Amino acid sequence: MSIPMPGAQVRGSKTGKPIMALLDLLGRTWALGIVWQLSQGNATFRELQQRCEQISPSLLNTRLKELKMLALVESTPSGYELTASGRELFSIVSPLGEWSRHWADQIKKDNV
Amino acid sequence: MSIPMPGAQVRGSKTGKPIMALLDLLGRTWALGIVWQLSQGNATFRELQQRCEQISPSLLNTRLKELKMLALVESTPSGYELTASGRELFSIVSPLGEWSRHWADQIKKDNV
DNA sequence: TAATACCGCTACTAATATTGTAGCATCGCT
DNA sequence: AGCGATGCTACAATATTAGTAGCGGTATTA
Repeated sequence: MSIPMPGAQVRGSKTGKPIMALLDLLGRTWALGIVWQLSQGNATFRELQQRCEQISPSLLNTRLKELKMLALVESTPSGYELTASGRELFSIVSPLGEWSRHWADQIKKDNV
Repeated sequence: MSIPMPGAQVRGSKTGKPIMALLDLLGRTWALGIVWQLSQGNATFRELQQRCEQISPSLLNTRLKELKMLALVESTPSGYELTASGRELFSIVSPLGEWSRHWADQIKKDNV
């Protein structure tokens, strides 16, 4: 799958708008999950694999390549870590953690 | 694909944590895109298809079913619209629009 | 120096998801 | 009755993800 570079055509959008590239990227399995896990601390490849509940190494590596290319993650001698941009992205989406719990309660109520 | 109900096992996670269900949902093609488009105003099925740049009707329908089941979207006589929860979700992710433009600039600079 | 134990990562197949096209059933209008 | 639009389904082709095995490298220990 090609990397959703802002400015280029991406899956589902020909406009080249950055938001569409971002939505394409985040709409790939485990992309946000990886960012989420790395926000909890740097990790080596195998550590990250475990935190992501045994994601397959082929997919993990594919996603890491994309995230590195898009400057959200970088690999250092001590493992993978979020870049400044990656941390910004996380800070935007992090409220989802708490919101998702309210949302879950709401759905439970609805189904009673 | 089964619907990522909070509390149940979802793709990539057995813990049942709401955030994992949410990340599974948002990690499906077009899920966030549909929410994004509906935030710009209600739309009928075919209007929505057009706004999403010709997403296939089968996928659109699949996603809409999931989003309805998870109480983020509802269908009304005048078309599809976000629920209160759907609007909350959008309000959390909406800063991504502006952030993605800065991010795109950053990537451009890096590649010079 | 050889055995052991990790590491990052690749290769490959099977399973699953998405795309793309055609078209059905239903509705309101003339 | 005939037309055009709608929501949506069916199905085959294609693309993505999951799952498993294991290679080549480095550090550690015996």
